[in-house]
Amino acid sequence: MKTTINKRRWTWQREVLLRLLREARGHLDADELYRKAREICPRIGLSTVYRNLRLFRDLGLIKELQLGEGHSHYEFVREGEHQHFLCRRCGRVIEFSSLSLKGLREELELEHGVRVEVMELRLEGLCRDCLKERGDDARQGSSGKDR
Amino acid sequence: MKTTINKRRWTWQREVLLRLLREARGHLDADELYRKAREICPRIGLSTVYRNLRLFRDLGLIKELQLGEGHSHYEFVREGEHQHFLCRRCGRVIEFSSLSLKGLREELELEHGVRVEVMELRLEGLCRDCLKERGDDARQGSSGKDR
DNA sequence: ATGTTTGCAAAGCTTTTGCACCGAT
DNA sequence: ATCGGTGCAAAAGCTTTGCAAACAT
Repeated sequence: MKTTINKRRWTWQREVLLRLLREARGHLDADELYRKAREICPRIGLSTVYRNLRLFRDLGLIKELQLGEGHSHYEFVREGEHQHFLCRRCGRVIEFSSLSLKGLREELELEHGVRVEVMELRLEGLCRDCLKERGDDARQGSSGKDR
Repeated sequence: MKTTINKRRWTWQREVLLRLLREARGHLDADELYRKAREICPRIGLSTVYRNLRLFRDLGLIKELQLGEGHSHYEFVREGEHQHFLCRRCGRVIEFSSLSLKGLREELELEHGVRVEVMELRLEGLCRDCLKERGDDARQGSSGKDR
């Protein structure tokens, strides 16, 4: 099924990286993964992390997310597909899944004749807590967190 | 309404950049915008482009897109909100809008108590033409365009 | 034995920042 | 005359690449 799984060696660096990704409760960025991996094999290189993140992504084992911090985050792909909501104020990421999204996919495939393989919904706004905390003076403008 | 619009000077660099963004048929990246801008004012600096892209984004005049090329694309915000489908094979970007998405927004706000301010749906897959061209041997794997 | 994968260091890219000068108000 | 904006160059991230050594097969 996978076109390029042949001639691939299963090193224990890959073992470690994939395990860390699988065991992470949410998503990791390359550097977080690198630091975690170094606790297990201190001599691992950052390039190995990046090379394997790319490999895992191409194999469909992980998903690459743009959470708007200027670098990628990665997440192990599990059965239940879910999406991400990023709070602009506190930076919290809320994961959620939606049924409407599945319908949307079919709608698109029918209407535009395409095949959808990756579907990522990126949402930004204010989470429940920040909404409450801000109260009625809630304005967005450019005054929020700097980024 | 906008919190930081005061003390803001309207330079003709901003005039040019915003006009180019408005007149672009689709989305531009920083470098494309920079090159276009230099045709008009050759002494403009790349940092001016970036600074103003950020400004325009914070003002809500443009939207920043992650199309998965390792850098951002920017798009003038018009009334009809639309989303992007990226073909993995030919790199074409198809814009579409969907009604289901509006419903999804309300669903989320009710269900999770958040306020959604930005909503970006990133889709990848195969476009109609590439589907046809590939025919039945269509397999994804990691053999596609290199990136 | 073979050829893929690794670690290291260096390079590559996109984006940001410091600073003196410029220019809009 | 202010003081925000610009251009330049340099820096800062994140990510990729070249290469010789290491290792899985």
